[in-house]
Amino acid sequence: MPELPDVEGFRQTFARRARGKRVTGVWSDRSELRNTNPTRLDRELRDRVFDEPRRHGKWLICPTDAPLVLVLHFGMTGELAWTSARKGHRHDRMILQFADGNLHFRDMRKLGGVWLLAQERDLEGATGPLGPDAWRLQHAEFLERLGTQRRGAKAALMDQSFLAGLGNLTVDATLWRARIHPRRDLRSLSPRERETLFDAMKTVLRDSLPSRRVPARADLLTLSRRAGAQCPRCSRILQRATVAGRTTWFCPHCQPRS
DNA sequence: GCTCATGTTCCCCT
DNA sequence: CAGGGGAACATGAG
Repeated sequence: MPELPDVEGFRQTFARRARGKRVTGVWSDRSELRNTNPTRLDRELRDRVFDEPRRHGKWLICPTDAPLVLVLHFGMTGELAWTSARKGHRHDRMILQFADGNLHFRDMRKLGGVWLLAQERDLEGATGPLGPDAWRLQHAEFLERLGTQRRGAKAALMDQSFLAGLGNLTVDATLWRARIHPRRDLRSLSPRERETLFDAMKTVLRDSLPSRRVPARADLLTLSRRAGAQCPRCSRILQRATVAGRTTWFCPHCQPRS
């Protein structure tokens, strides 16, 4: 699930359920604790009050009333759930306990992670280098960053240090909307195609954000990732390929290689 | 049984 | 050095 729109949903959940509240305890197993352990996580977070959480790309950053910052990444199957029962779900990796309920960090495949930072300045050490957030990115900066790229369109858009937040589904939907082949070298894009690419990315994100998930129900292409699926625009059979290491669906007619 | 899955990282090759 | 391919991580769904 988690790409930018999903994590934005998790941010809203965290803000609604945890912001301004005091932690009464923390349960965790150690499977996804990257720089701490269950004992320390509970000791350090207990009695802290969460501040306003923020999102950068697929990262959720949760400051507290101390310099301490909780950082969450959801991998491919992570999610947040609010319950009144303290009893854990089988995929719970961490439970933040409050007086009025519990916020569960779940992650079936354990590809996500939990970091506890002593202070904000340690953030990049956890996230690694991140480009600007894809949703907040301004048009001018997008064009500026594109200008320096000399690699395939999909590889660049998937690179979190180039733009933060886009994932496999979002990138396929974006390139389909923009009618750009996933292997097109970015250097070959015309000024008009660059404009179209920016608009397509914003449209895909805007359509997905209200439903807080990818794929958005309104998004036709992301619903068609299976053999024999047709292009929603021209009805030709979509093609499957591996691009930048990921399964990629595109329309060979609408998205020509050159 | 087999293949594939929304992410990231690391190693190897060009 | 930059970029791409492939494997690995762990677990479930079809």
